[in-house]
Amino acid sequence: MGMEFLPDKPIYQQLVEHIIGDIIRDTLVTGEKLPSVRDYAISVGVNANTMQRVYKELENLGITETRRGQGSFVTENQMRIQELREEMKEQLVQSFIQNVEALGFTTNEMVHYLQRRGEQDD
Amino acid sequence: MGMEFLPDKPIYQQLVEHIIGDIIRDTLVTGEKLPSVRDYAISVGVNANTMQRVYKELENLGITETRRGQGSFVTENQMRIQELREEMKEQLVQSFIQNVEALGFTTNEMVHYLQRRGEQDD
DNA sequence: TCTAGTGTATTAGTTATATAGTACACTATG
DNA sequence: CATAGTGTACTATATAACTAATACACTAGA
Repeated sequence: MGMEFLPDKPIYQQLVEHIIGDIIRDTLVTGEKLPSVRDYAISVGVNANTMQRVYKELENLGITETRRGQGSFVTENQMRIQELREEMKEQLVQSFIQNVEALGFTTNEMVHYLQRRGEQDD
Repeated sequence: MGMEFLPDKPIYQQLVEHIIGDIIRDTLVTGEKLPSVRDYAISVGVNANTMQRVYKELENLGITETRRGQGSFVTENQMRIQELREEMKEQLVQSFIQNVEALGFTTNEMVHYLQRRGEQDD
């Protein structure tokens, strides 16, 4: 019960990303029912409205479908999931490159650094 | 006159990063005097207080030195600049990896993607 | 038809960011 | 010593982002 959040990003956004991560990792699968807004809110330790916003975002992204009175479910549309996966990847890389350039680094330098880090972890 | 800012990050922070970038790129060199708070604020199109905050951050980071009544100058301490460069790099990579993992990607996948992007740009 | 479980809407409060205006303090220079 | 140029401090305001609390609406099933 409870989850750690970084102070530099909205909680709801971190939750959205975490759930998308679960879908990408297949921890949450197609058609699966998500916990109710209130249950999930409690288990994570946030306000129910915050969680509601998370579910709304997920629905706007087209990766969940909500049936009033029933709950939210991961979409059956596998294509949309793959699409979103690529969108998120592109967006992540783009904002990374933006930061890299603002700070005067080159993408090449960062790639090398990332590779060295990767070797250590695996 | 005027500068573009992204909506997802505080203006003062973007300015700090931009100036650090100028130092890393050697667009701003050791010992060089920065414009006055007021002048710089006008040229960029922000309020003077916002720019003051930027200068304060830079001084806290130890890469500028402020002499009251004279102005702010890039530190003569080359070592500190190199140090900061590595700090920023590490921090950038760390937060990137955090996002990558939250979204269910692997560092390896992202490195490959970054490399393909790099080839296109150069 | 009642009730428990679900999503939804509305309103309010807190905090961070940015802006604005004004006054003060230090330094160099004529 | 007067003045212009510089950084600094303080108070106030506006706005947006985020979180919180509460009330409402729909669905399924006993």
